[in-house]
Amino acid sequence: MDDDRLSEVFAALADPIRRDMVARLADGDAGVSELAAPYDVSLQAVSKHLKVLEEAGLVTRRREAQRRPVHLEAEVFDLMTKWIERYRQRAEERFQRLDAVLERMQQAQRPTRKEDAS
Amino acid sequence: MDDDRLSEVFAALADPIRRDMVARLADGDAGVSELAAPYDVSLQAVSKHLKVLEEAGLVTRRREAQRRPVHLEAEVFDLMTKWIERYRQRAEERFQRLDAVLERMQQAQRPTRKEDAS
DNA sequence: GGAATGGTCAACCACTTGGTTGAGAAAACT
DNA sequence: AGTTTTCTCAACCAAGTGGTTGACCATTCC
Repeated sequence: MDDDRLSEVFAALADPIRRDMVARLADGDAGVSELAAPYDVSLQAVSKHLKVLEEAGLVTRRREAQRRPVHLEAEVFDLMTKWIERYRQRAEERFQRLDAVLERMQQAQRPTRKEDAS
Repeated sequence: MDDDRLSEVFAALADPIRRDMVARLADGDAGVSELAAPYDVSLQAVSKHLKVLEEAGLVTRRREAQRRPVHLEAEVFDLMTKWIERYRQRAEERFQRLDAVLERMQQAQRPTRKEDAS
């Protein structure tokens, strides 16, 4: 499947700085030094982070005079959401089946008890 | 915020083996060697992977005779989903506002377009 | 053309990661 | 008490990650 891509995306978002950059890019495109400003690291480090995000498909970069504005690509988020939702739902279904079983067990037990202490 | 936790969770899911284990655990709890079976790595390696998942809060382990069944904790998924949805939505809203602006620009331009030729 | 602005490339370094093997702990089964 | 089953801990290793500094490229401004 798109297993590699998914690995790259998760890995990219595992870093707090990269996650924060994504968060800020959700409000609009930004240049590299603009993005770098809040963090206490070199511009080169930020450039590397952006490369990681780009290779994961989370952002794209264009040229605009000397600047290289960074743009967030929201579609990749869907890949994650799909993966997550798939397994969350399965886990929850299972949980609810278990819940139902427990409830049935309780109901089966209730008659044998005189007074339920709830 | 729960920034560290989020970093751990994303990092945990950045590995294909760990992601596959989570996928399988969505269908029900499993022991370590049972989980290890499909992969071409040592049992110890799998044990390490499970430690990573556990520290990220994605799974819990209990004792059951010699076995240590692993259980998927679905709640942590919500943390990710929330983060993702937050920024995806913001990015999409922005996209739609931009779309609206472009449309307005086009409409504003149409009447003046009599002798354009520039 | 030369300087200023904005960013990347390359080499290096400390630390982490995912894997290995070997030893050993914990519970159940004779 | 000894063996088997199931799993973890410890030490080690190669490769990867996030950071640094220094050199350099591309574009605009004077």
